[in-house]
Amino acid sequence: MPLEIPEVVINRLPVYYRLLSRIQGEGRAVVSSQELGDALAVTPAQIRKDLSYFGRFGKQGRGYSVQRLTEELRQILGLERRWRMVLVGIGHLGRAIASYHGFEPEGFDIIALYDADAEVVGSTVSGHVVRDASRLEADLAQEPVSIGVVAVPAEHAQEVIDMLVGAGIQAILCYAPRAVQVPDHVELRQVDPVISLQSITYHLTRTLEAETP
Amino acid sequence: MPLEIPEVVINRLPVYYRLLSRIQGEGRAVVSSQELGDALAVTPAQIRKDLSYFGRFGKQGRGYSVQRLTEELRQILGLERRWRMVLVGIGHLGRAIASYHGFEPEGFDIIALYDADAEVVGSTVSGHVVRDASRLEADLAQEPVSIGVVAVPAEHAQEVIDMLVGAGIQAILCYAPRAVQVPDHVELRQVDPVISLQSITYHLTRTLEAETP
DNA sequence: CCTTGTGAAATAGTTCACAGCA
DNA sequence: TGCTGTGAACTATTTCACAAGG
Repeated sequence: MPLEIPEVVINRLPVYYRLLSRIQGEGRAVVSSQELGDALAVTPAQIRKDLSYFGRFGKQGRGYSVQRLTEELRQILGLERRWRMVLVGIGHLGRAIASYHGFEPEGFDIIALYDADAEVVGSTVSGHVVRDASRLEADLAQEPVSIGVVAVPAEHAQEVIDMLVGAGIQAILCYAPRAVQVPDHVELRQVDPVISLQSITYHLTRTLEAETP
Repeated sequence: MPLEIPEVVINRLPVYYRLLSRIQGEGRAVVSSQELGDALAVTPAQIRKDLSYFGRFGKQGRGYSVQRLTEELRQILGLERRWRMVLVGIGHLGRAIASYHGFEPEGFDIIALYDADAEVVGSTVSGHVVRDASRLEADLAQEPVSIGVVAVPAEHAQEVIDMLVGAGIQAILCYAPRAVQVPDHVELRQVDPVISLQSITYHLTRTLEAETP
């Protein structure tokens, strides 16, 4: 396995994994890169090349064992264990995240909720008593957590992230709609539907223009 | 302006726009590509090159007028008008989306909610009476809407998308955690925090291994 | 015959480095 | 002097195309 695997490849692996999980649920035993590519609108060559960074999982003339490939991807992505997360910011968005049922079946557990607002601290949300954000550093020293989920307003996102980083967090999933900075050793992903919409409208604007000359 | 602007460039423009809006709110008049790059962790050359696809907005020796560049990006991205969206799927996730306050200030209006569940249809959510999903095609024929937001369970996402596409929708923002297919002329963006987490864990797994040899 | 795995070729995207202008 | 805009150089990523295996 080469040491430097392109980031763009790594970002596609979860997509493959998702699809394979579904195919496995449908009871299929074998799948070809062609079929995977058709379902994902990517070329079969890309899928084969991506997988080849990690090993030789297919059988010539047959394709890939769905079970085998799903397991390999679980292994590669580190999904054989559960991951603990803390959620900071228990407003509208934070509550929605806390009650989202998509994390747990995939191995991601929100183990504690934090907020800075005294009105919210102490209340119970999705079965957790909301803790004071000032306790973050002490709590994480006590029992480390890998991933911080940030759902505070944009204007507080950077300070909360600095706090999480100071407390030793290794990765951050940030829902706040703004650019934030983290040190190199911290993984950052942003979830921002408005950014997605704004690249959509770029295209829609031009489609509209083309139709109305 | 060249005809073929790389998709990757277009996807960065909303990020620049976000940052510039903030800088403008702070009252700054001028900003350099160096400063923008520092705030976004990209090279100044990349920002200059990206912008150069669309025009020459800067002043040598000075930088960019924040006001001018913000306006140019609004124009380029099609953000000078408001965009109408319909939301399909009024479960937990759909309700959170319906009540999310981040769309409206950026010019995105959810104008109608749809669900297939008779229990939900007719109820009022975030000020809208939920309509029956079977009315989608007729409603969109009556008053066209550009963007469909899909928040139904994974197993229904493809059929809902097919329905929206059949009704003439031009773009889809899909929150359902699965791969879906749309025709070439429809813009698709997926919002999927679990996919983001699964590329995070790839890296965390390796960081952990490196620390524990 | 079918489909993988993979070097090599082709494309795409990023960064450099500097002329040119305020 | 300081910073943009941009060809050219470089680097990354994708696709091709085919040998090899079942």
